[in-house]
Amino acid sequence: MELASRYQPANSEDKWYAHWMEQGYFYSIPDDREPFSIVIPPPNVTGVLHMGHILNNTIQDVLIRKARMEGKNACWVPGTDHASIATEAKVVRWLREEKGLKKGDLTREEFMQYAWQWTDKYGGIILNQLRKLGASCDWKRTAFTMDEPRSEAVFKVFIDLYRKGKLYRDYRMVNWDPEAKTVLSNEEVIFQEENATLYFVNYPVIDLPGQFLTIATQRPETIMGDTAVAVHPDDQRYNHLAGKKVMVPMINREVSIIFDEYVDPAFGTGALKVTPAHDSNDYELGKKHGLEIIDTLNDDGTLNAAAQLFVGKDRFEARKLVVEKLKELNLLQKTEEYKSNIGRSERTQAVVEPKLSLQWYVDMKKLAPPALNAVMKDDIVFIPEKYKNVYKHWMENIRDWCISRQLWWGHRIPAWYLVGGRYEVSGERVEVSGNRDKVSGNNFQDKGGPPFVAETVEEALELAKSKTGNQSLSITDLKQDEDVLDTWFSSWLWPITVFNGFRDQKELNYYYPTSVLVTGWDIIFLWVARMIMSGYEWQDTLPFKTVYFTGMVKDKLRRKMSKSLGNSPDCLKLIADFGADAVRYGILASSPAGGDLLFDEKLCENGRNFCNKIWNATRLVKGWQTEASQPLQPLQQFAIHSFSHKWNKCKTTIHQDINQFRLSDAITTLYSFVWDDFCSWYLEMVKPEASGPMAPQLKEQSIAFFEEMLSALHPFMPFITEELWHQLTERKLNDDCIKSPYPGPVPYDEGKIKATLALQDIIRSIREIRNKNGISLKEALELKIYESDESKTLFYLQEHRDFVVKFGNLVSIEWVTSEVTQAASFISGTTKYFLVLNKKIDAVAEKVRLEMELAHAKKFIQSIQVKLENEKFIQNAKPDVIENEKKKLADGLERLKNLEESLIGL
RNA sequence: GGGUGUUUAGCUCAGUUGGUUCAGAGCGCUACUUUGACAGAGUAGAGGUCACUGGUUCGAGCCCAGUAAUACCCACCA
Repeated sequence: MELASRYQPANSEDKWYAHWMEQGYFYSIPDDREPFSIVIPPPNVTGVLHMGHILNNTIQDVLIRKARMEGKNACWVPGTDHASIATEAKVVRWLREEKGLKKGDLTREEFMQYAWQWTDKYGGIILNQLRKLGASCDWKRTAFTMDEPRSEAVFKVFIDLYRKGKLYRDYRMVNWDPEAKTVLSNEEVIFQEENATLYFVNYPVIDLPGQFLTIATQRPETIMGDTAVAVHPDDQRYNHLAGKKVMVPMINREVSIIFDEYVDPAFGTGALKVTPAHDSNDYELGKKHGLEIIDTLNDDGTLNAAAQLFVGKDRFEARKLVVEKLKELNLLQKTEEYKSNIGRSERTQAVVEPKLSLQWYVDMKKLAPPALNAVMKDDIVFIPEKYKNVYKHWMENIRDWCISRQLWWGHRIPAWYLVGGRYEVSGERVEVSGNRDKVSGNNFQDKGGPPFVAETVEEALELAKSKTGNQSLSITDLKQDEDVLDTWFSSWLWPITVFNGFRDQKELNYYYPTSVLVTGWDIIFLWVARMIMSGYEWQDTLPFKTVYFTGMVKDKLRRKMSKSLGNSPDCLKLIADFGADAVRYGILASSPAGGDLLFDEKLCENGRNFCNKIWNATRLVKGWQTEASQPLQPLQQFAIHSFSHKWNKCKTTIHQDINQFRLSDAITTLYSFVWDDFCSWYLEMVKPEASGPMAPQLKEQSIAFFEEMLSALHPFMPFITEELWHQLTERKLNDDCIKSPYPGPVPYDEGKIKATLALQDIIRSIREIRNKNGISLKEALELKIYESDESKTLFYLQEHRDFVVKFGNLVSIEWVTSEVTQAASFISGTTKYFLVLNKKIDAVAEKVRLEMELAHAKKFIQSIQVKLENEKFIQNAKPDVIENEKKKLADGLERLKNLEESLIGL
């Protein structure tokens, strides 16, 4: 059947993906082969495909397909992440917009039902999109961080850590997201410089009428929570105020002036208002000086009754009102614009509020040492290496991980507390009111009592009975922790839980540690570091041998891809327009590990053009007629011979590249090899004139080359290679490119490759002369080779005169022993050639050209002579380097002589 | 404040252990080609003081020090 002249990806993609699935090529179970396993960085269950996914999943697919073709037991586990905050936010919005429901009106159980409903309906879209990209995941293993086996592991791990004393509960200053109404870990807060205003506010000094202490603050709305004003002890300006008090504006609370070295006299006025409830530094100051803590904010960022003023107003609204009020009272001295680092929630973008709260923490210092060690001594290899430093710094300064979140969507913390009343626990009397974050004065009223950590409420009850000694307790006396766990508290177990670790070891023993992790460097702390720690904590070994950090995909103006900028391409449209292979090519061709990569659709276009090129090469080869009587011509023989050396070299190169994770090098090498060496040289050499018949063995050999190239390309461009694999020749069932053996490194003769390149250089020169003189390829020319030295006759060139005649389109080649006049000349290697044209040569232009070349040659020779005359060079350089310099000199002199003769001849 | 990168052609980037004619690739650009697999193509060409300064070395795009630009990460400064 005649093939269209353009490749249509749409005709191949779904067809072959379905075929591969049907054949079960993606599925993996433990056997006696060497395993090669990868776990996917689980995308958010709510996610849709973006360029970052395309990048890291293409890389994973390349690695997994290559391993599969190499006969390893390749297993790529897909799955999704429940993304606690992000998903809950989406569900809340959906409930509000679609169902007219507010979260606050629902019970926890009702909310969870809706959330699961939503997840079932909209979740996992991304997994189908990955199929469009060609991702060869083992779909039977699809995992979800909140499914039953994964959840079970989360609870076991929580309990285990608690029992080992690596988990605790504490009151601390936390990062509070007032929009999601939950605490965040440090890693979930993004600090960015923003424009801010510094307000200079006068605090009247008590007993000194008319005198003020002026403080600078960025957050006037917290003034009502002030419980002191601080200055530096050495600050001369304020010495006289020792022992005095000031009045907090508007609410007229008397507070002390405290002296502390923490204050920077150079900033603002050198006086600082102290609000222990709403700033972590102030909190520390407060602890040190025994200050009262007045929390003036609600969980949603509105002011509460303790603020006295503007109760119920949002903090930013309140800021404006406070400023107005201060102006009214004439206490606002001035304002200044300045830049400040503002922390925002990674998920909701809300400005994070420091808040005092009781939360669960993992004691990271106990988990870090083996994980740090593993990376520093390269048990786990980071690519690129520079992230080792980043990792080291973070691990050495690691802070405890806040893992509780005030959300419903997630794993509910398996801890129970006694409900209201008085108890005696382990000999200590506790009072439980159930209002755990309530603070008053500088004492925390209660911590909700001690937790009973267990897998079930029944077990928790037993624990409670034994610790209180009260056998009459019942389940109704216990209340489960309201909070859920940080999403990363389930994803950090991913390499273990996807193989059902914590349940049985069978699969884990086979697939774990996984071979490689491919992920963005932005989650090195959030995810990578924690997975390494969990690996050592529960498996006593590393979770993966190599981490390949991809860069961040940016647009061609170096801007981050974001929804608000609208600069993120529609990935599915991209695939529809160019084909999955082209998109894969596009993203790979420009993405060395680690560095950011600028994405330009143009690259996909290149990929598509490449697909078309291969497609048309197939059309050519497929259409060849054979006839047993046709002999294999010498030129064709030469083509096969020289091409196979080049191809062997190429195979060796890409093998090394891929093993070193230099995927963009590998695909680029293949691209130019297939395009230039195969299509432009090999096919041009062997293709018969006027579509006449050829020797059958030539076609067979050409198809064999082609097949190997398709195999080599397959991991990068799976669809078109599979399609062409079947187009090229009739195949038996199960003879698919996806399972063909991957070409490996092969010995080759570099000398033969160089000899071919030398021939090609002659052709290039001939073509250049044709081009410059406007002589078309149709016009056949005479070539004369100037050879004064008989002994240096180019046997090689004689042997391959067919090649030169064909590509140079010559009528004859002749060896001469003297200059040829009235001909264009060129030098290739050290030999001079004359091309006889039926046309006058522009002698002036030719002279200029020769003189330039001559000058260049002289300079070149001189630099080598200097080198060779340098005794130290002769003493120190390696013999082969010296030898080579000598050859360069000889070649240079030869060329110089040729040039000089040409100039005389003019 | 601490740390880590980057700087090579108009653009995006390779350049691995200092030594091969090492100054490269792709895109873009220029000229020519409506050639029979492919105009989504072919052939050829032009383009760079390798950021700067100094050092090590027989020899530096590559190693060292400093400078300058730039990007990012970490950190509790109102």
